[in-house]
Amino acid sequence: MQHITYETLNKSEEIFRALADRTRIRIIRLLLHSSDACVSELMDALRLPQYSISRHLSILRHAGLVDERREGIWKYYYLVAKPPGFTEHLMEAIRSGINEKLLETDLDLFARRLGLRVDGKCVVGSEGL
Amino acid sequence: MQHITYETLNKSEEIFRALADRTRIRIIRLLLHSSDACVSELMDALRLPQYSISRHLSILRHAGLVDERREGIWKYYYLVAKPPGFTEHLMEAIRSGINEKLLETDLDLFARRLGLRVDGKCVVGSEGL
DNA sequence: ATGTTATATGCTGCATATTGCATATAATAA
DNA sequence: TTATTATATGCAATATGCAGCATATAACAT
Repeated sequence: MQHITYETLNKSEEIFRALADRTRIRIIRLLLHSSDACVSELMDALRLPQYSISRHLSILRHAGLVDERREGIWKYYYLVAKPPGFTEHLMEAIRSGINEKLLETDLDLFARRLGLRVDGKCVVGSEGL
Repeated sequence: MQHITYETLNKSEEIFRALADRTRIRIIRLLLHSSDACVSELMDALRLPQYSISRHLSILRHAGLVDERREGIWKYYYLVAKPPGFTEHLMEAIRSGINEKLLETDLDLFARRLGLRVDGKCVVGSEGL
């Protein structure tokens, strides 16, 4: 993905390509469990470097699956709310996806990391949980 | 895809990768409209060379999305029936996918090509409709 | 056996995707 | 201003995916 210099990559095709990566699926699964998450929180939950999280979020954003909101120094990413249809079915698929222990660990770490919020806001950078 | 020398490509990941290609989505959309199709029929509907159709079918088969049945010289490919869940949601997504004129043309040619069957069986090779 | 038809696959080259490192940007605070 | 923290991105190296051509396999017919 990254930069879509592809010919005429239509929307659904771009979305399928955005989903064809384990890290991005892991990110989406986390976002399905929280109203939002900032980059540091995803770093801790997935144990991946900052540039990796940022890059994958950028791809998901270009595909229209997530959006962002800046709050001071932090950026919160969240799943774009869609009317029932194409994207909703995909999210349903991911929700009912085959369970992996990797993803279970992700959710555990994510929950712990979200526990560090104060008043629902992210207040610390990556802790390397 | 092709040869899965990937690390540990789990099932859902392999499926998402299988869907990250326009030709394979086109094939699935056709199969959603017919109980089966042989390679020649897909060649005519999608106007693609035989090796391309065979390759993509092979990838879909490894992902567990389609299966095949040989009848004499022909091989019939069909969507694997799944219990409601992951794959079913994906098929729903593809069904409700954004319409493209390309896909409309596919369906027209596919219908014409299926019209050449005799007793529900494929009896001619690629006609280049 | 040979020939014909339908389908599969090995190989190469090209296009694209992902990673890792380093650096850049943006917002805040002193 | 500078410093600090959070996030983004340019670049090069590597990995992966796909198209095209040629060839192989499989089933059937003669």
